[in-house]
Amino acid sequence: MITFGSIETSRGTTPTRLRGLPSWLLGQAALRAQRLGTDRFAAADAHRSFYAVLCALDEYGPASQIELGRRCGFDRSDVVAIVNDLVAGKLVERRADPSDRRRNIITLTPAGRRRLHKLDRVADGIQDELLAPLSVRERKQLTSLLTRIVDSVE
Amino acid sequence: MITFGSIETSRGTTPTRLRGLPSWLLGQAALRAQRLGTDRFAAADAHRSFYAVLCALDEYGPASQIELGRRCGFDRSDVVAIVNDLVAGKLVERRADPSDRRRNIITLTPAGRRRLHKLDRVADGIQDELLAPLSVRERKQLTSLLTRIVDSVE
DNA sequence: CGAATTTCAGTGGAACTGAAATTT
DNA sequence: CAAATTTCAGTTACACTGAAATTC
Repeated sequence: MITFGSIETSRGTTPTRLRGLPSWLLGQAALRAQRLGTDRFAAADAHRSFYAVLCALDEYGPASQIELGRRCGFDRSDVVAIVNDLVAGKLVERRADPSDRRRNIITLTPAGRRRLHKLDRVADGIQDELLAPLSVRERKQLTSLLTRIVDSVE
Repeated sequence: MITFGSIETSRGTTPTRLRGLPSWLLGQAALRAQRLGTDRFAAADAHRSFYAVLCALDEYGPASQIELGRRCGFDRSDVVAIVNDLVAGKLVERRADPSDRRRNIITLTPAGRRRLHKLDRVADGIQDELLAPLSVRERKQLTSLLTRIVDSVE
């Protein structure tokens, strides 16, 4: 329990009402995860969004941009920029779908697949640091609880 | 309707590698919490940041802006704008600290305290909807796990 | 025709930076 | 003098919107 009222430290004492709010805790934890991810992927000359799109292509094969957006949770218009970057790095190819020329077909290149395998390790490192205070069992619990929240929306 | 490749469902199937990443799950769950919070507080003519600052003032009494920022996790420069809004709504008062005129002292008004009590209920409603898929016991587990992650950073 | 896809230009909220002004 | 606080102006990453162009 917490003793307040007696000694007022001028340090950052977060209000207990905020600290008890899962919505607030989620925001704080996600902020930490985001900063970690941004830094680690940048150090690997990549980006969090690159990893998401490369994963989608690797797991489900060539896809249109709008499909990539649905799978990764990105807006259609942000996918344009992400794919532009991936094409510039020769990690994917963008070509018109011959059977429906409204669409582009985005394909993982061999270099893209190799890059993805390196980024898998970067992603693992991020989880390790993020979840350092938790046991393996607790990490699984957290993953399960978060999955249920995320799935409840769709 | 598309018949693409072989077994391809055109549905938004999130890559399993992403779905297994706590960092990704945290981002998705926090996004949902943020949208819920923004909407609910807006419907109460308020803002998430208002609630945080009012909580800090209620729990720890009058404080300088930089203290409010430390306690709520806001940048010093964002606190300026938040306090501007709260002053305009007569929920707090801003006056110079007579003992150190570099500082402002921000004080909760009676109207601010009444408003805070209404916002407490808004915050509770947000948690109820966010955590709807979880049992009471699971909500406590989640809160505990997130707290340990958040505390591990400071 | 309406609907789907890509693309661009731009908006809005949030975290953050740099620097000036004031005061200790 | 250096350091702390407030304030403003601006930046960046990110989710998102609106509309044009193309194609089905």
